[in-house]
Amino acid sequence: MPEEPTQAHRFDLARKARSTSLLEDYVELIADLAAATGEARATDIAKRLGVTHPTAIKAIGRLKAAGLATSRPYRGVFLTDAGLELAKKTKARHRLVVDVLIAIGVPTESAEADGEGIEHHVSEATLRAFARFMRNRA
Amino acid sequence: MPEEPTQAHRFDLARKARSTSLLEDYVELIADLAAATGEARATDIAKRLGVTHPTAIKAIGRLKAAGLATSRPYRGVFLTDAGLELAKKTKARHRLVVDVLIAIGVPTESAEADGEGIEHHVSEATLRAFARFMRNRA
DNA sequence: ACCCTAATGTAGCCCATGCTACATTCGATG
DNA sequence: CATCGAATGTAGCATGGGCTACATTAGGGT
Ligand SMILES: [Mn+2]
Ligand SMILES: [Mn+2]
Ligand SMILES: [Mn+2]
Ligand SMILES: [Mn+2]
Repeated sequence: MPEEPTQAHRFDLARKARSTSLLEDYVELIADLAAATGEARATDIAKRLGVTHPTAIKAIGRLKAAGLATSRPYRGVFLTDAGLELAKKTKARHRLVVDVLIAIGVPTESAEADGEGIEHHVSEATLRAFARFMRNRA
Repeated sequence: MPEEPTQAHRFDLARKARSTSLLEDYVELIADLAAATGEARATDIAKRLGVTHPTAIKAIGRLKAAGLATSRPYRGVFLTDAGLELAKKTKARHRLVVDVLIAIGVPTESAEADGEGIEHHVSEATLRAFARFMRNRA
């Protein structure tokens, strides 16, 4: 499958990105909580995301199925190596996306809010261009 | 409900944007097909989106339920005034988003591909900043 | 030690968004 | 004008991602 620049192909990429965006947000958040408070509890994850705890627990189940996290009954959630890797990438991308938006002139809160969704649709190539843009500006 | 800049609120906005992105893509595409070929047929919509026709037909049903389109058995799909309005807004936003990406230095095909997902997360405030950015550049 | 509260887990529901398989209808062409 | 292929529609299934309601467990304070 070489890259086929058809509209259908682009929509397909957008659909894939949409389906992974939740997992990305979860691992990023879990890494943040682990770094800040030492552990990531389901309730805190749910609170931060603004969802109920069963929703968070179900999503954590999907994380585990995807090999991104582990957890045992009544204990916190822990990222696997793959999960940590993804969290690191996702966090760096998040930062760069928000920084670019702000550099362009987007109000801070809009940049933070929109960036939360935009980040998941930023490909490697686009990310490289963003980095270049930030480097080459006055 | 004034805007509350909590992380939960931002995630909520991102979830809402994700849930409307499909409808936006459909109305935009239907408007394109109507303009280009005079009518928007379910099969052509499905082909362009890269989904099967039952998927497209079901989505068209949701468009109708949302008051964005009309259709009668074995005839094409037509946008309502609300649908046309949304299509216009969406198309303009799509263009501006891709243009900004390209202006920043993102390769054309990446801008087109990523823009297909990014556009749905660009708020009014961010869009205004994008317009300003394009206006004020060398 | 006990008990109460908060955290966790489970069950069961809903809707969106995808699919395959099959049924129906339209319309172009012989 | 009969037929056949393409378009349309329907049925039924799966998964993701949200919810409420209820059950269970862990652990800190008395
Ligand atoms: Mn996000
Ligand atoms: Mn993020
Ligand atoms: Mn799109
Ligand atoms: Mn678009």
